Amino acid sequence: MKAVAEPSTARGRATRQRILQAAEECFARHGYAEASVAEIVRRSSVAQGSFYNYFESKAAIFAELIRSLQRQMTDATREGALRAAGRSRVEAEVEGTKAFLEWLAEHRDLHRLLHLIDEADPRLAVEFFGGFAKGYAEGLAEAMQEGEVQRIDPELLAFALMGMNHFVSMRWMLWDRDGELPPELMDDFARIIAGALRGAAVR
Amino acid sequence: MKAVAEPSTARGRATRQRILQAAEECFARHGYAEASVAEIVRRSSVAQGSFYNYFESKAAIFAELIRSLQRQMTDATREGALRAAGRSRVEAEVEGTKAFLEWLAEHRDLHRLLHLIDEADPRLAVEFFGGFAKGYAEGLAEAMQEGEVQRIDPELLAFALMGMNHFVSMRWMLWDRDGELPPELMDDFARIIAGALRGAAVR
Amino acid sequence: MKAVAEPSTARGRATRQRILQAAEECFARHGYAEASVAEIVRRSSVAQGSFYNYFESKAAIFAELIRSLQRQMTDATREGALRAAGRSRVEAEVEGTKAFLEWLAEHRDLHRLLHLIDEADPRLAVEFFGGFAKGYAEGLAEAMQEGEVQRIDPELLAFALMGMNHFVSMRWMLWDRDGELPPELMDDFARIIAGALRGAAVR
Amino acid sequence: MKAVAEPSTARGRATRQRILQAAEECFARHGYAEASVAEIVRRSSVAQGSFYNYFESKAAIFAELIRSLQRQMTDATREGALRAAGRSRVEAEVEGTKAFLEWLAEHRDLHRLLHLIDEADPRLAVEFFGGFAKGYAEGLAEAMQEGEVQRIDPELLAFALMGMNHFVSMRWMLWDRDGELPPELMDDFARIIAGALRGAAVR
DNA sequence: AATGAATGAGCATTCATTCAT
DNA sequence: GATGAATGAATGCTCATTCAT
Repeated sequence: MKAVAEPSTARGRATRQRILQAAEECFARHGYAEASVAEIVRRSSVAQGSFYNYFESKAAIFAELIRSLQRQMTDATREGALRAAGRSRVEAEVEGTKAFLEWLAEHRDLHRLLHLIDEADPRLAVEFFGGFAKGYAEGLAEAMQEGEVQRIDPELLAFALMGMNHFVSMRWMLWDRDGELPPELMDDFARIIAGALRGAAVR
Repeated sequence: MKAVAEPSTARGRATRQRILQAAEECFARHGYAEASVAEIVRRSSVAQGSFYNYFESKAAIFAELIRSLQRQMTDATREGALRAAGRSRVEAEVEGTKAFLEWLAEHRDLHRLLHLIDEADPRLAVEFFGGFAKGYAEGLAEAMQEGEVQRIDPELLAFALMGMNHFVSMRWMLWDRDGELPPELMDDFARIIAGALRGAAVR
Repeated sequence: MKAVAEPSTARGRATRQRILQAAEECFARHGYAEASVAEIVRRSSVAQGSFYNYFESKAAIFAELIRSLQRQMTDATREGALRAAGRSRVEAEVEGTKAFLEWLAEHRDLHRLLHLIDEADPRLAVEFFGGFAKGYAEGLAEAMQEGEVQRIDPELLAFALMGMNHFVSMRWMLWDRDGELPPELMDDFARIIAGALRGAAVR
Repeated sequence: MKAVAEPSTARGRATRQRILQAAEECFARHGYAEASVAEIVRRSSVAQGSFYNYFESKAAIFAELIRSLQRQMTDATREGALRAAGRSRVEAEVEGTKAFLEWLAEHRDLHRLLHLIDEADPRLAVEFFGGFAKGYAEGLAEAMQEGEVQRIDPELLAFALMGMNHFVSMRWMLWDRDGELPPELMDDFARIIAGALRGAAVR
């Protein structure tokens, strides 16, 4: 009943992109529930019906946006980690985080989207954060083998690190206007991350 | 923009409580947007109009729920920290976290509410997490003075720790059915927290 | 989620009636698909939302209309048959049909509704015609016992008679303006019915 | 209001047929309102726009289907009646009905279409049933002249017989899965028809 | 002959909130 | 204090049809 085929002409692809772009902006501005398909189509100068030629539903376009976000985030983080090639795993991890935060700073709309996932659909949150954590945990497990990171449950560590990132970026990059993590804080943050990776006895 | 007077009779207070209770359940079950005043009203066996005798709006009752949540969370954490009286600040911090997670496990509805704040109203998130972090950071600042915790920006550390808690509890206490953090993970988590508190050089 | 409670005040009952009345007119005028809830509420001078305080959906109000129609049709037919009390079953059957057609003539809107059932929902058609036929067939079965009606499958006979009524009333009461079956035709129709009831050998 | 030219090439004719075939299936499956041009087009592997190269509108293709249905039904009935050549008019009538029902059983999709006419457009119903009745009534009028059928209004008799067919086939051929009228019922039905044709006094 | 992108009016339904009693 | 009827703006979505190639 739905169909929604891939656009086969250049014009179609362009329209699809326009809608996608407009949706990103609308969601970022208003949140998921408050954003309306009506506004998305207005911003993309497309008829209401055209939206549904390309996307099954409001939820579907949001999910697509999120999946693309996931890809980009993963790539940015990975590339960042490569900057520390040859150095320690901890350094690589910290570089990855830095790169990730830099990427976020340059993609404020996408950053906001990140905080709407749960609102849009809790299952999407599971897919997104769960999926991201999986890749993250694998890397950490390797590092544990090599003895550079404390030997604990890798998934736990992954979620802990993700939570830190999430809250720190929320506080300094979303709540604050300029959208960047102050450089001096970045150093402090690096020490926190390093501490969490190495671990410490509780006494 | 109606009066919404404090209830003056016992009956009034009881009604108010019933509504509050029903609202907590509804929000927990359906999320903020999906929860409807109509269902809250049905669950509390009260007429549609009565709701607005006690609360200004759906947003208002949610905010009230959240403020009470904040109080309870703070108390639970503080009490937990007291269990480590006489021991180190790090130990106190870990005990506080444990107590907090135990409290969460016993109040699943409230735990869910915690994840709806952003959905309901981003400004409420600022108030809630920002407020919580403030108290948290003060305690950490003291600990830094005493040299038990690495000397970095206390608010940053507060947010990092809050984020860890948030994500770890989300993963193991919300996504998983039983709603408890497996005990063996708790020990690992304690090492992560301790590491973050003490900090480590990046190399 | 739906609720739709019985109205408890006189005002509520009145409103419900107004909507029901307006719906009958709208469906009669435009058919099921073409009739819009918007017009129904306009005609009943009620807000769009109020409709859904009383009826679950467009389909639901139509079904309710039909069920009431079924009751009224059955009653009218039965009362007609009683006019022939003391006379033969065949005469009673014919009188019932006459009464039924008279009733139809006086309730043109309901007559039109009768022809929308299938359009609205095929399952409703099964419920309606099937239900009606059941009662009909029971009466015929009795008459067969008494030897006044040919001994064949009663349900078959019921459907055949219903079909005759349906098409004859469609042709002369719906398609023609005045909405009445010309009296001279009624006599002919009576002979057809009598013939069908008594049956005849095929040669 | 487009041109809709007759297809001039073999390819064009083939496309037109494919669409017609797909439409029949769609209407049969979903009814008139629920069937969508989009699905018809999908089923016939044709572009959305091509549909309108061959048919003016959804209503137009349905009407065309119905007109062809009328032709086929008339032919089937007529051929059936010829099987009783030499026998009585009543026998011919019964044979015609049998043949008609057999034809219906073999064309279930078309049978369903028959019940959608009113849904699609009441005026089409007048054209279809009215037209069919006309031819039917002519035959009956002849039979009345010959004294084999009771002398009453031929059109009335035609509609009565059509109604019987309609409801009987609906009950046993549409509502029931297998789509055939049980043979034992056919004999009963023949007696009903014969009775209606011969007529009986009402007493 | 065929394509598929684009259109936009139209629809049923939801829901927080207000009002009159 | 409590009721429940009434409101109406807003929303996501459908679908027959047209247009430009």
